[in-house]
Amino acid sequence: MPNSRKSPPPNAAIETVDTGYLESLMGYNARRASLAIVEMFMQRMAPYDLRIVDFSVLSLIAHNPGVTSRQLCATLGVLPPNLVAIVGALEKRELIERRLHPRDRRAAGLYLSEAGQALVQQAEQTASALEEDATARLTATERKTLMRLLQKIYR
Amino acid sequence: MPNSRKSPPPNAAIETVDTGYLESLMGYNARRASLAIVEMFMQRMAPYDLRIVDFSVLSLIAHNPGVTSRQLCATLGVLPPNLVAIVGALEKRELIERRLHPRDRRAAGLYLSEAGQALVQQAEQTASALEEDATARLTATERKTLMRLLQKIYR
DNA sequence: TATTGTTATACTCTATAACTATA
DNA sequence: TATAGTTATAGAGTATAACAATA
Repeated sequence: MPNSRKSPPPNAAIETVDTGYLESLMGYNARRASLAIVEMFMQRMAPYDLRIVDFSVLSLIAHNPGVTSRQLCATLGVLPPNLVAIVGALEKRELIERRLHPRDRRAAGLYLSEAGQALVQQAEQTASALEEDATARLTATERKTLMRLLQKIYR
Repeated sequence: MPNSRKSPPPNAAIETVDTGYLESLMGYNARRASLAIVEMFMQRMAPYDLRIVDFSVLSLIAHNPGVTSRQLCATLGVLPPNLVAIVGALEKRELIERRLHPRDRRAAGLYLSEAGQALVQQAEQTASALEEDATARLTATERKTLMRLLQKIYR
């Protein structure tokens, strides 16, 4: 703690801000790393006019055709009232469509349109390419280790 | 991809949502881990009536007495208009005080009051205790490794 | 009685433009 | 001319309450 150790006189100016303590906290580092990747992600998805939540919804529908809104909410941690506009906008763009649910007439099964499938294929390819760029300073082994340790945190 | 491999018939129901693809993305894992820790952090700081940004500001002032608002903005990635209310509220709670800056009469040096110092000491102790709980499933070595790899991502 | 999807709404967070006092 | 701090304001993200249709 360079700045506090010296016990500076009153009204002294700080030249460079000491962030040592915050950097010792896992939460600070996880948040900074997450924000860095999220920022890259948003930039690369902008050409497709997709936010992260839009990408997540489309990708989940691609891998789970017939999934319901409620299931998407539970999976992504989005509250039902907030998913309405998200799904609605994707439907208006004709990237997804609602079909009758086989067992529950309250719910709708969500499916990708052909345009939606084409877009998801491109977007997932972009996301996978981003993986390598975001972890460019990591070796392949380090990348695997980081994934494993992150999952140990939240699972 | 269990659900899509089987090429389900139209209008089939999804029992469990396959999140395998999203979980293969570093951004998804970093965000999930970050949110998990942030959630714990918010809960433990609630008794002190501190949000994460409040804790960060107080801790930075503690370790950098005389730091300016502008320096806090640059360090934390908060835009100047948004820091005004944050600093203003901490000042109103008499946790911090502004003093004349020695070299720039536009700026103010920020300092902790005695109450602020007492609160930061408690809050940092809580934060450090949280570190161990948040990474309870990691060994000491894994924790160090995770910190190092996260910093490699954003630095 | 509980759940799915929805509307309306409020609150927080983040972002931009423009101003003042000083450098 | 540029910078520190500020005000006002707009937009995005996130939250709760309440409702209709169906389970």
